[in-house]
Order: sequence, then C-alpha cells, then structure tokens
Amino acid sequence: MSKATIYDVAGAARVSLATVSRAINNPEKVKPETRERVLKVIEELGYKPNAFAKGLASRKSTTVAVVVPDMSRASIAEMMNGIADIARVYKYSILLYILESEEASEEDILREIIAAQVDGIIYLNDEITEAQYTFLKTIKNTYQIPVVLTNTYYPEDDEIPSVSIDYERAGYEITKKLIEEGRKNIYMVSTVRKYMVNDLKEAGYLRAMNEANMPSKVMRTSGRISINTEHFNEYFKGNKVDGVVAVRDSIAISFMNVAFANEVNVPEDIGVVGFQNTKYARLSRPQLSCVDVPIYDLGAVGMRLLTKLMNKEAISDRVVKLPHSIVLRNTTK
Amino acid sequence: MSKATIYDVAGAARVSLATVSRAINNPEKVKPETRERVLKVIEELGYKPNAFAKGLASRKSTTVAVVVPDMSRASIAEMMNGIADIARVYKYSILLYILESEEASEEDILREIIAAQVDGIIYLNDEITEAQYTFLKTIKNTYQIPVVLTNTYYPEDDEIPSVSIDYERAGYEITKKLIEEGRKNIYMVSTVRKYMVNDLKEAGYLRAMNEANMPSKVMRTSGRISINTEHFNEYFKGNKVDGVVAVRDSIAISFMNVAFANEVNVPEDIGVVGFQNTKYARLSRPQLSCVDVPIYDLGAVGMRLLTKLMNKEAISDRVVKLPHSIVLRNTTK
DNA sequence: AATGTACTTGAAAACATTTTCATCTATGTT
DNA sequence: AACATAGATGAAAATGTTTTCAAGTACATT
Repeated sequence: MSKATIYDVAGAARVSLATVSRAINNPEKVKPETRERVLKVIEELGYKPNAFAKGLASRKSTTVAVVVPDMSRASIAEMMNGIADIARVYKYSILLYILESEEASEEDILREIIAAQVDGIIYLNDEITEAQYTFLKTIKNTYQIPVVLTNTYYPEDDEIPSVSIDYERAGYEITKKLIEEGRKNIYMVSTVRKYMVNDLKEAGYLRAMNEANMPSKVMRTSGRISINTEHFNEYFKGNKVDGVVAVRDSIAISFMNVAFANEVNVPEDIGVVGFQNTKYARLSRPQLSCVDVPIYDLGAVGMRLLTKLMNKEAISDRVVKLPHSIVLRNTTK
Repeated sequence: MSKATIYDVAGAARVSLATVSRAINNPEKVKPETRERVLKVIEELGYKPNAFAKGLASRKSTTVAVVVPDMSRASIAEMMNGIADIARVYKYSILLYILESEEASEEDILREIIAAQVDGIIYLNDEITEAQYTFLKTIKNTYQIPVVLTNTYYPEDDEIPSVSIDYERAGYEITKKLIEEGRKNIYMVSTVRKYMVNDLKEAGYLRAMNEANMPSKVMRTSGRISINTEHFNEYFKGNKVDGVVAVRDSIAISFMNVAFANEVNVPEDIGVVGFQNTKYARLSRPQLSCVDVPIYDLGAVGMRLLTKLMNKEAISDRVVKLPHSIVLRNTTK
C-alpha cells in the first residue's frame, strides 16, 4: 500500500521524476496544468516521499535533535512541550536523546546525532561543563550544525546561542524579598553537584546578602528526598535559620516539611522560597512563594531561535534572557 | 573534517565497501584480522554510518516513533526514561510526537509518522478512544508497522499489544484498604474527561464498595488545581466524607489540602489515597499513601516488547500486566 | 526570417549505504 | 595430485530521492 515510489507517480502522470519532485517541492517551477496532474496522481496512489531517500539526496533532514539529561525533571518535560509545538509549526521532526543512561558516553551520543544528519541541535542541560561546552562548539564548527542551549548559558561566551532567564537577578530579587520581611538568618539550599544555573542563583543570593551586610551560608544537599530529611533535621538542632532560598521548588518543599516536623512554622518562624514555579509549588501546604520561570516559553523560544539559525537568518541576540517574575504565595509573609 | 564516509574507511583500511559494511553489521562474516583493522580505522576517523543511506539501502530505519499526549505529565516523562534506555540498548532512535498541540489532528500526525518510515510505534496515551484504537489497527495492518500501547489497554481486544498494570485490581485493593480502616463514606475522585485507565480504577473502586455493601459515589473534577479547590470546598459543606480514592496523586493532594483548610484532618478525620506514587506523593504533608505503579518499567517493558515485534520474534503475551503494590504512608491509618 | 528570452521539462549524476553474486584462496579429502 | 568445500572478499546493482545541466518550446522582438 505504501509502496508507491516517485517512479510510479512519474509513470502514471506521464512526466519525469524531476517534474514530480518539483511539483512537490518547488510548485512554482512547474506548469500549473502539469502540477495538477501530478498532484492528482499522488493523491490517488497515496504516495509519500521516502524520508530516507529524501534526506540522502537533499542532505537535509528537517529533523532536530533534542538532548536532555533526564526527562523526569518537571522543567525539562515542560520545555519539551514548548519545543514540540514550535517544531511542528516549522515542520521539523524531533529526535530525542536522553543522556542519563550509563550505556553511552555523551560524546558517543553526539556522534550518533551527527550520523543522524539532524539540521540542528537543542540542548536542555543546565549541568553543562566546560568540556561539554567545548565539544558542542566543535560540533557546531566542524559540522556546521547550529546548536542552541536552553535554560542555561555559558558565562562570558556567546558562541553558542542560548535562551534562559537572568538567574542571578532572580536569585538576588527573591533573597531581597526575605530580607525585606525582616528575616535575619537566611540560608541558601543548593545542590551538591554544581550546576551552572545553580551557581548563578547562588551569586544572586550572595549579592543580596552582602549588600545587606548579612552573613551568608550555602548548604548543599543531594536532590533525594529521604537524604534531605536527615540532612535538614540536623539544621534545626542549633541553627537558628529563619529564611531559606532553595534552588528548586521540590527542595524548598522538602525543607519546609522537615521544618513543620520540627514544630517550626512556615511562614511565621521561617520564610521559604524556591525556584521554577512548578506544579509542586501549588500543591504544597502552604503554597510556595517562588521565582516563576517561563519554562514552556524557554523551550518555544529556544526552538524558534534554532529555526532561524537553520535558515541562516540573522538573529539579533545570541544570548536571550526571558523575563521572570516573583510569585508570592504563603511561605512568605 | 567533514563527515567520513564508508569510502574513506574502505580506502584507509584497504578493503572494499562491502567488507566495511560487514565488519559493522555482520562481524562474523569477516576475518577477525580484517575486522580489527577496519574497526581501528573507523575509530580513528570517527566514522558513523549515515543514517539515511543506511535506511534507504536496508529499508529499515532503526527508529521508533513515541507518541505522547503531553510531556509535562510526570508519569509520561518517567516512562520516556524507560523507553529511551531500552531503545538505546537495542540501538533504536526515538522520534518524538507530542499530540497536545492544537495545530494538527492526530490522524495527520500518524500519517507523518508513516512517512518517516519508522520501524515501530509506541503509544503512551491513557486517553485512547475507540476511533483512535481503530485507526491504530489500520496502521498496523495496512503498513505492517508494529504498535504497542503502554500504561493503557483496550479492553476485550488484544490485537494491539499493550503493557500496563491491572488498574481494576489496584483500584479494588486500595479502596479495600480504606474500608478495612473502618471508613464509611468513601468517595472516588476521578476526572471529567473519561480516560480508559480511570474507568478501570473506577470499576475496581465500585467492586470493593459493592462487595462491602457500601454506597459508592464518584465525583469528577478537572485536573486544574484552582478549580479543584472550589469544587472540593463544596464537598465539605454538608457531605460527610471520610475516605477518598483519587485517580491521580496530585488530585489526592489537592483534595487533602482543601480538607486541611476546612479543619478536617488527614488521616484522623479522612483517609486519602492516590495512584502512581509520583514524587508528589513524597513531598506532600503528610506523605501520601497510594498505589505504586512501576512507571519506568512500563516504558522499558513496552519498548522491549516493541523490539521483539519489530524482529518478528514470537511473544508470549499480547497484553502484559506488570505487578503493582500499595504503599502505605501517612494519609491512611 | 532570424534572434533572443523565459518557461518547462527530462536525462543523468549525485547521495552513502546494503546486499547479491561471483571470484579467489586456503584447506581438507580422496 | 586432483578435486571439493568453506570462508573471505570485491564489483556492482539497488535503494528513492534531489538537483544540475542541457535542451526543447513558445512567444516576443528586431
């Protein structure tokens, strides 16, 4: 049923292959009459161009690779929605690569991506390291494949375009909010593993604290809930924290739950804020105050940027920062 | 610098194209010595076979389409991880299609998938309707492309293989737990939109309630948190609920939060349980008791099943049901 | 009538693999 | 020594498109 090839179409329409191809891809280059005839035959035979032959001959795939570290992170999944919507508008297919798995090195995966002949790569990895960044630059330059980073950026280098928010400023603003409430001992809870983006949040926190002449303290935790609990419990023995800026909503909530378990109330005794405004923030009790990051838009704008690069259109900014906002709910006064 | 082809490898290894191809795909057909030499050159040149040429020549794509309704649902994202890991083991690439977008009809998307010449399709959509199911059957039969359903199944028809859990039994068991605690007025909270899988959970709830000679009541809510709040508030005026089985963790938590706001305590005054055991369940206060669904495995097993179908291997069961369990935390006594 | 020009069209060359078939070589058998 | 056989290899065909280049046609201009 799906066996019709361009030859069958050409035969039935009494034209050459070239004409069929043109009727599909460059309609203006064939006489309307002929085009009609060809399209009618295509319809009749249910002909669909073979994607492989097409890709091989044209050296274009109309496919982009989306590389993610771990799909189960809420922000990544939501960015995917944004990416997919825009990709569809511009008729690109999405080839998905999840790095998480131990099986293959990141370099192997990127080589695989090259082999797949994608037209562009979109990289959703806030954990990016210098080595990875350099490797991406190599790919971009030696294979001439456009790459864009989303929800992260590499400081002081805009060779690889990125779309993100100003995490440093967001960190500054949300910390300031706690300071203005009169909190005196504000801690930041960050992750053990250093992510580029978390470093920026930290920098913002530090700036606000220094500016207010308050002592700063960053504690590092793994992302795991069970470990967090123990770890946080420690903090309520002896430490007199009255404010916490967590780098992720889930960490903020986790911390807050431990606070309640220690009979420390939120927001009365301690103010807690997070980052991202995921669904978690609205399901916690009390609901979490946090930095709202336009996750879907990050994906959508990133993909749009990539389409421009693939079409070699001029782009105005290589580093785009989307606006964020602070949403105040019930974990702050 | 630009991509090495099989010609380059053949030249450098002083063998023919055919031998290079065999060294990669049918190692046993080439003398170990030669194979070594070829593989060494491949390594040196960083050669990766061009996926289009390969697909064209072999008439296989080693690509599967993964069709999802909305990536931001936690369970879907986690299944993706399982799918991707197994896909990698069997060397399949993943072409991702997200339906959610309004732009294209589902039928269009499926047609697009056909054109992409995928070797198989994996469909993660618990909302499947009869029309969709029929359409999938058509695809499977007219194009001979294997399809598998995950986290859902179509009752009384196993033409399209599926992997899921026994949601009816899970619904029965978790309801029974509340009954055994002595709860008298147990409601089910389901969704307005009828999903196949939620119907099964409902059936299980109903069976348990009937068996215990207790009156059953299903209330339907949208998934949206803000609407839920109002809706649930209504229930605390006049209804004397003391148990709730929600079809999703997030709905259970949402309900519980409204209960607390109405000075109804969990688990003392009311027992609350959910389905899925997502991260939400561990971040709620108190932590949620729920049905644990092996989401990652659902994806992994589904993908494994698909590889078997693509290889035309015999499969023992067309409808596989993975084991689930009930995890008891603090929203039940 | 000769020339130029703009449209249409087709032939054939890419594109980078896999796979079939034939050939060659080495080894074992009689 | 002659022959059969298995294993290793290469030449060339096949896969289904796009694209370049050349050529043909119809019409307007001189």
